[in-house]
Amino acid sequence: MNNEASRDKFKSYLSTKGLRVTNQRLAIFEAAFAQKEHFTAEELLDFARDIDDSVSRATVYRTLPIMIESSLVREVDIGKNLKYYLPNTDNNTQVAQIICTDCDKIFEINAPFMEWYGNSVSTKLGLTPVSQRLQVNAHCNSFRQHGTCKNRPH
Amino acid sequence: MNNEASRDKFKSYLSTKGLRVTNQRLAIFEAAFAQKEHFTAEELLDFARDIDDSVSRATVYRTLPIMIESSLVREVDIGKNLKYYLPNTDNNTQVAQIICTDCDKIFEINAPFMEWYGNSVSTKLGLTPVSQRLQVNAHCNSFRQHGTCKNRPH
DNA sequence: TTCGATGCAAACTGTTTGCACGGCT
DNA sequence: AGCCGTGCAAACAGTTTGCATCGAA
Repeated sequence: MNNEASRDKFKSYLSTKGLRVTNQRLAIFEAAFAQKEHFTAEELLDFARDIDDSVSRATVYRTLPIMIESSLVREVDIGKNLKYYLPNTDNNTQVAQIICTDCDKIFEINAPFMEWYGNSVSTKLGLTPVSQRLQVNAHCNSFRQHGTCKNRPH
Repeated sequence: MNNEASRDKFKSYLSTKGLRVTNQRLAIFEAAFAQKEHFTAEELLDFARDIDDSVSRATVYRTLPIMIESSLVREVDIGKNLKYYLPNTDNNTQVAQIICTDCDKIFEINAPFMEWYGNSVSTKLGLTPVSQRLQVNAHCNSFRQHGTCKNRPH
């Protein structure tokens, strides 16, 4: 799904929910979808303000749940009291995150094999799986060998 | 490993690190190991104060990392801006968490095959896995059928 | 015109820290 | 005696919220 399709999806999601299509919401959307890497709420505020400097922090925090609810953005919690976000270009929910503990970079890779696992484990407990995530904390090999991480800090 | 063995391990860990065995630290340890379910830092403070009412919030927060570092307690982050803790009676680090989104209860189950996932996924990226967690968000069947969750809220 | 959306700043939650006092070793 | 550990309260970070105003439909 490209950006224009995503933008349309966002607008129609807003309309369907009786929410208004405002410049601020659009600026936040554009800012999010211009990102190639994970970003924080605060970073999103900065990016959005580059597009429309009237965007406030509150609106960013009020818009993020809308974009998450509409599956346009995914939320990634790596256990750091700080949430990361990522535009959800494909609609994939079976994703594993590998976090480099040296540079904090988050890699994502498809993990379709995860699905059967979640199902088998949940049904044992009388639960219906909704989503699942595999998170791996790992050391960067280049860091251990050369004392530096080839990936820039987040 | 039973509680006495764990207590010994805690005491010797403190000694080895040149840390002091104080009443407050012991009270916090006892409080943690009396729990059968996951608990929060705030709950641990209450429990510890029942044992020694001189325990302060600061000491709880300063003791938790020690217990985690010594593998006596595991930290569980379910993406709720709130961390849960659990006495680590067996020494198992390959655990999957299944979180009921209706009642917030956390189930844990062994997932020994997780290790393979983490390895296969990390090596593709030139990383060496350190730790990993699999988290499944699921709906409680009884909630969906009867409008109530048989498990009490956390 | 109407009522949802916004910006601002204050409130809030969980956690961390500076400081002077207290108590292990 | 020395110095680590402690309680207290203030600080802190990220996020949420109340309120008066703004603006999309």
